[in-house]
Amino acid sequence: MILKSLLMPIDNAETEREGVAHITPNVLYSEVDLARVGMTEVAARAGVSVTTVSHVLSGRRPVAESTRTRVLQVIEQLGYQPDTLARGLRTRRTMTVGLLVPDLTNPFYPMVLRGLNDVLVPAGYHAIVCDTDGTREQELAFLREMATRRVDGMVIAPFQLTRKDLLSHAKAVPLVRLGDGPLDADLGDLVSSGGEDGMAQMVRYLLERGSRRVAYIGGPRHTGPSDRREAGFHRALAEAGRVAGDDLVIRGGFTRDAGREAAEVLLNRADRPDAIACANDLIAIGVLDAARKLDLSVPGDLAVTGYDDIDAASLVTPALTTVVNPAREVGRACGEALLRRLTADGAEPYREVVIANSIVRRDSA
Amino acid sequence: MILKSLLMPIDNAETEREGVAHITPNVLYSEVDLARVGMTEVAARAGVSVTTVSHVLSGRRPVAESTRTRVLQVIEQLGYQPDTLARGLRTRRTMTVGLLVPDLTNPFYPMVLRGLNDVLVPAGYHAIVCDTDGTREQELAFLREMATRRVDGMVIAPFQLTRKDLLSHAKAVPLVRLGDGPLDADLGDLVSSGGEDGMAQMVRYLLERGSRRVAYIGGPRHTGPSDRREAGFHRALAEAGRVAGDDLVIRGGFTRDAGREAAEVLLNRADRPDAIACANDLIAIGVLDAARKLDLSVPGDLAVTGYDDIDAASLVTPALTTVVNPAREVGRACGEALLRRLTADGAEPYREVVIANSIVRRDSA
DNA sequence: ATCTCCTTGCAAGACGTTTTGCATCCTTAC
DNA sequence: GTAAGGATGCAAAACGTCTTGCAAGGAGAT
Repeated sequence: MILKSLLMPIDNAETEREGVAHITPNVLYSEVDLARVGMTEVAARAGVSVTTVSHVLSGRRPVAESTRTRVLQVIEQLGYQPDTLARGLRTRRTMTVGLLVPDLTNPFYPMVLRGLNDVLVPAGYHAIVCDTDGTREQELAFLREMATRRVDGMVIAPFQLTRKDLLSHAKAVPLVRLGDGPLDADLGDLVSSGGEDGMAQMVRYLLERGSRRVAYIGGPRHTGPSDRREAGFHRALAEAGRVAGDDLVIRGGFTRDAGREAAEVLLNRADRPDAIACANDLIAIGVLDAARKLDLSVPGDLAVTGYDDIDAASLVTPALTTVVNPAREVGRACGEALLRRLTADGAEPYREVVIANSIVRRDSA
Repeated sequence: MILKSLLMPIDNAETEREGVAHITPNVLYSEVDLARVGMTEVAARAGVSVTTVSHVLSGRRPVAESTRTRVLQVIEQLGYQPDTLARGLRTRRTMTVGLLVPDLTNPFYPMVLRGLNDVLVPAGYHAIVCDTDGTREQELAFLREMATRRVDGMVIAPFQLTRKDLLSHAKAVPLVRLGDGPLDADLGDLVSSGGEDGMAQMVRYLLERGSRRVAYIGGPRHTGPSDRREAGFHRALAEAGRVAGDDLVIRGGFTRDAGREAAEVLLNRADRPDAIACANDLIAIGVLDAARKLDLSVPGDLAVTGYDDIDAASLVTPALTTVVNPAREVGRACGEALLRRLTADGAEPYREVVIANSIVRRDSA
């Protein structure tokens, strides 16, 4: 269902009503009209130079109290608002950051944006958010666009991007990578919720619970959090003295549909698994779809687990046992990491932030 | 569950690992280093003036083919990218729009953003998105911030904003209002999915189905789509020769929790309703929570309907009968309306775009 | 061959800020 | 009474682009 509107042709049934061409304005155009008055105007009215106005605003040099209040008064009266553009041109700071995510439709990412805004907005920064559909072309296009816009920094959840793609950008502006990507100091800080550990923990839980054949459905190799979550799966198995054959690992997409398809393959085999650990909740929901279709009881015949704990995880039947990926907190950590570099004087050391995750046991396992 | 991380104090359990302070770069610093070369540099290398370079780029004046290719070659070689800031300062266009939404956590809005990007990004525009939590302070702060950033236009889903708040902004930049707000030509175009009709249709369906006492749970008055959806409720009832007493209408918030609380009030009364139409899906899911708690069967004892058809609507049990609010299509319409004004020469007529909606019948009614 | 007009290119002035070097005036200390 | 220094304020130069007025050259028309 997630991808419904992506795949279906959207019919353009619209009604349009045209109204009056020009409405006579029923407010007086006053001097307080927005955004058309500059510092020169303020300076003139206050009887000072633009320099002084600037200093009143920035506080970089002392201004006599009397002139100060006079200037502020004029500013208030005129509704003057400094032009961020012009300021940015001069100061080389746009107070804007870019956020690159693969799929805003995955509820995890809007929550990350919230967290990011929690810390960035109070500091005066705002985010341009770009949805890349997880395609390399769009990821690259977005990176280029952000460069021409001279953003002060970026938070990215890269899917297809290679180390080489990112390197030049990482040199130009502070970069924070979101998710369980590879550790790489050249590519900026990393904020994750410890996907390898989280998945390992989940698989350990499945084994303790008595599952004998545990399968794994992940995303494509080298995309986003894929590799590290899969590593966690293998690690937990290895610790228990087992090995998952290739037939028990399927890599598709991070969507509900992909999950259903992968599950159908696994479950139609003679020696079907009795547990499936999924790389995210959407996939797990797809697995639930498949199980229902095949009349398998969950968790009786098959245990299913997800990852992220999006809202939907608690809404499906049976409710999903999953790994809590505290999206908002992750977003905040990204904001803090970025802010640290943006406000730092010198070079900051590379840092990796791991947000603690935990398992939430519900009905599916 | 939606509001979980909003309400709960988030514990800051983080692990941090510090790495090497400075990693020796393992790429050569080449001239293709990003974003540090300007038009002057390009002009010098190509042996022409900056004017010519600018003309090559903008095409506003013809440039000899030979110089043209030479300039382009140098641009390519240097990896030159025009500075959007400087350009914007001169041209008065930032190629940036603002998107104001009350709650990005409501899956409806991320989808709108997608639709918006569908049409805006190809045209070179990017969106700054701001989540206001539905509070007036944040809405106003955001409006002011966008003004200082000199965005070229805004798409807003206002909750608490009054006509007066918006007026000055509407005069400064093209505004598109999203949702079922009041018709008001001074406040910019309006894109809605016909909330009044949609709700009326739904209530009509409930009546045909045999419901005798239909109640309504909405959001607070004069916020977002509240009023028009509620109007639809009353209209459908009136058409059927009935009237809903005040005791059958409750106005709370647009959240799951608010829905549950309102439903508990309604359902604990002696003459409880046999159907509840809700102003959005989140509220309806809350009603389902309450019904379960009171051991009422849905739709046997109580029919429940939502509005928006967010993903979760089809995931809950029983699956929600709801009004499809085609978010992405709405987003696109917003983008188109905005683009129309942004690219128009003169004044465009006021327009209202109504996206067709429809009912999707599932299990809850 | 002369005149006109089109093509092509350049120089310089915006756009609205911040920043820096100087000038002035008033204290304060001697 | 004078020198030193702090407190204030101003003018002008940036930041990187687009735009406008003007000039030089070449082609076509008479």
